[in-house]
Amino acid sequence: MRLTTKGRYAVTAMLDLALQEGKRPVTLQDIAVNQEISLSYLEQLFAKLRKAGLVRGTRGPGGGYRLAKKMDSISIAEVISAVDEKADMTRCGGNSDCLDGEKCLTHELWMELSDKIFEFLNGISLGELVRRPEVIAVAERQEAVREGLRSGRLKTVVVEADAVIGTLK
Amino acid sequence: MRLTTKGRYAVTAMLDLALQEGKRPVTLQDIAVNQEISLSYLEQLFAKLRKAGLVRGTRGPGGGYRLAKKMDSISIAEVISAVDEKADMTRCGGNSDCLDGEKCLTHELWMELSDKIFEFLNGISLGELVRRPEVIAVAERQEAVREGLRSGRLKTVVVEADAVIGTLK
DNA sequence: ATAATCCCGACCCTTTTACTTGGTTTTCAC
DNA sequence: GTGAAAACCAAGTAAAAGGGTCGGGATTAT
Repeated sequence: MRLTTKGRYAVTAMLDLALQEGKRPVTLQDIAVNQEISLSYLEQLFAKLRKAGLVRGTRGPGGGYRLAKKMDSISIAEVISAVDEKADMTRCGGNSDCLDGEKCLTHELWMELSDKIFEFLNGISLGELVRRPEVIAVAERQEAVREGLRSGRLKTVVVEADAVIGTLK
Repeated sequence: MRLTTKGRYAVTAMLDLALQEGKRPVTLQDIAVNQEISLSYLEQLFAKLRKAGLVRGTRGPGGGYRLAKKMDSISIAEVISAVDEKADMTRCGGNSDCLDGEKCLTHELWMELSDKIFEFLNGISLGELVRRPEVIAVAERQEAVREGLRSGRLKTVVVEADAVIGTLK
């Protein structure tokens, strides 16, 4: 289980999805703005999440992404390993031939730690996070921003800013 | 607490030192061969370990490195944070302004995880590792190789091989 | 004096991250 | 059936980090 910002981005985005469950599908554009992640990077992450069977996308206007499973049966560990192709970690890659086909000195230590991390992340579901007070608080702040965007004014500003940036290049 | 192979290399090397406590100082060359880590890379790691007050080096022939503290009072967490300049982790860098000066959605989750990892690694000392049966077993295998090297024959081969490699470049 | 050893700084190659660009479908709304 | 909103897709890319190499000192036991 590798721990990178990539995995964190994925978990944040998935949590965003979980928070909007029941409403209309969430667009990546929406997530990009709210969580401050680049749109195309999100697309790449979601391609992996889709292949892992964690989300379902629907195209066309009014489309977006939805969770493909119940949020209570999606663990954080699942999300992270969906996007983090856990490339060997260069030595001690899970198995046991880290030094000349033998175990290295600290092999057991890292395996133990790795297990602990997995246990922790596997024991927490998106559903559980959605019900946490501090998550709810942050979500409410963001919802306000989202409303603002939908009501038009801010979105216009963003679009205009994009246009200006375009002319500068 | 970042987890990389760098930290693992450092822990392995420190454990090697701990296993040789009481004998003469351990040379980096020795560790490089036994743990299969490049010598110059080890030098860089040990520069940091020395600055952190974890090891003491003595120069000249017969020199090498020794632990600067009792092995029971050196935790794995200490070793890792000595070599891993924990550069901000790009967002959620320990503090709390990961999104526009506010906490991001998953802030608490990562902090919690980070704490758990630290607790685990801080609760294990080099001394404790040295007394673990599986570590002792691996150490004995390596000690045999070391003896072989000191007895001359293998070392000669290594030195000759190095020379040959040198001419090839 | 010589050789073993630590010490130090600069450079370098590869991989990954995070992102950009520039498309192509699919599907809804008119 | 046209237009636009969205998912999808492939390629390239700049910057950072990981994991080294290289070449030289400075110290000190023998």
